[in-house]
Amino acid sequence: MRKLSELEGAALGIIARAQPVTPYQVRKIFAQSPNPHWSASAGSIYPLIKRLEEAHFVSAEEHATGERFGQKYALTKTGRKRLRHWILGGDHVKLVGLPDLVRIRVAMMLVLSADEQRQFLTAMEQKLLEALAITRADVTLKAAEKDRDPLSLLISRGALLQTEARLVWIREVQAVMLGPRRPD
Amino acid sequence: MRKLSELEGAALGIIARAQPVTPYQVRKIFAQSPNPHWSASAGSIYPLIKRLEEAHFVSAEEHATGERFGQKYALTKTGRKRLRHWILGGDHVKLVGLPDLVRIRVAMMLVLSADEQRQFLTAMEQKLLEALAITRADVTLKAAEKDRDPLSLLISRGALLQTEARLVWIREVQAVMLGPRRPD
DNA sequence: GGACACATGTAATACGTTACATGATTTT
DNA sequence: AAAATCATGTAACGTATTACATGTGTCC
Repeated sequence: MRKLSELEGAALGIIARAQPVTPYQVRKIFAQSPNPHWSASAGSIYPLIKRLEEAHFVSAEEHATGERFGQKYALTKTGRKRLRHWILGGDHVKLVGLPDLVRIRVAMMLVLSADEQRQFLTAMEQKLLEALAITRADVTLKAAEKDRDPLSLLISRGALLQTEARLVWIREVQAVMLGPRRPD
Repeated sequence: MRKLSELEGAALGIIARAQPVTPYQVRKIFAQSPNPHWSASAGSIYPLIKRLEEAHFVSAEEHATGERFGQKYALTKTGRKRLRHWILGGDHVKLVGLPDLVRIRVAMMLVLSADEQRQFLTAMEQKLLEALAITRADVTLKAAEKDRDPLSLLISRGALLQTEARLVWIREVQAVMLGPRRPD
């Protein structure tokens, strides 16, 4: 296998933490993550895990629940090695540059009418507020069990700090673009 | 054309601002953007613009410089409409959730040895500092011409706020994961 | 006039998405 | 028993990436 894609690396990391897992569980973990940016559909996960298995990064183990049979996958040693290499060996310049779908739309906001601009910015502020609430809840949840899992708390904290920054920013945009003073 | 991809929308936005432009110029603008997250290679841009043209979102105009002939593209009315719709009509939940390639790697940091963890976090902090410097320079640059183009300044400000937040966070991670006090 | 960047593509490849299909388990 | 959800896939499709190919303008 040439090079792990972002989704493959993420999946491998999930398997590493939750092993042994079924593909379906991996899918669930993707879906349940706060702010999911992958669809993590069946069409992506099952072939992906099959690829990982063919590359001997994960190994399957039969598991049966009643009549159903399925595979539970666990990380192999080479898989672990490969995961370490994936984390450390990425192009660091690409890692720090992140695509903000909101920002890119704000950047081309001038094609919108004044009303549309206001509408868009308000909607974005609203969604960021919702995301903020979700992330805050997640942080307090993770904080409760931080002794067992300090890293999960940190990850949630990261999402929180970013969402806060984006909210501050979108309001800055509102202030400048919609006029500094706007009495309703 | 079914639905604009993220790259297509971005390209259309660039064309909207800089029209009339050649595909090569679009490519340059992508590449020169601070923190580029798309390769914006020839293999993506040329077919992309051809698609946009076939969908009548952009129209070509012959332009000649010496012996060379090429196309300069400009937004059509339907293209402008489509761009507006693309900005406003995206799935707002997906827009606010952004994939942070650093955070996802930090999340699976436990497969690393203590030394590797330190190495990785230090490298990330370093790269974020570099990104911060670049973004700061960009902000001051855009601030100088903010009267002509207030939006560009805001976009740079957005990148700055995010980078700052990520830097604060990575240091939080360092403090927790590498021990609260670490005398060298 | 040779080297190098400019400018425009094409080909092979791979990956993720949506949509579809199917059987098992649980719920009502 | 019907309906809904769980769980595991497959097929078609589109799009971005890397690598390659080719000719033009400019620099020394």
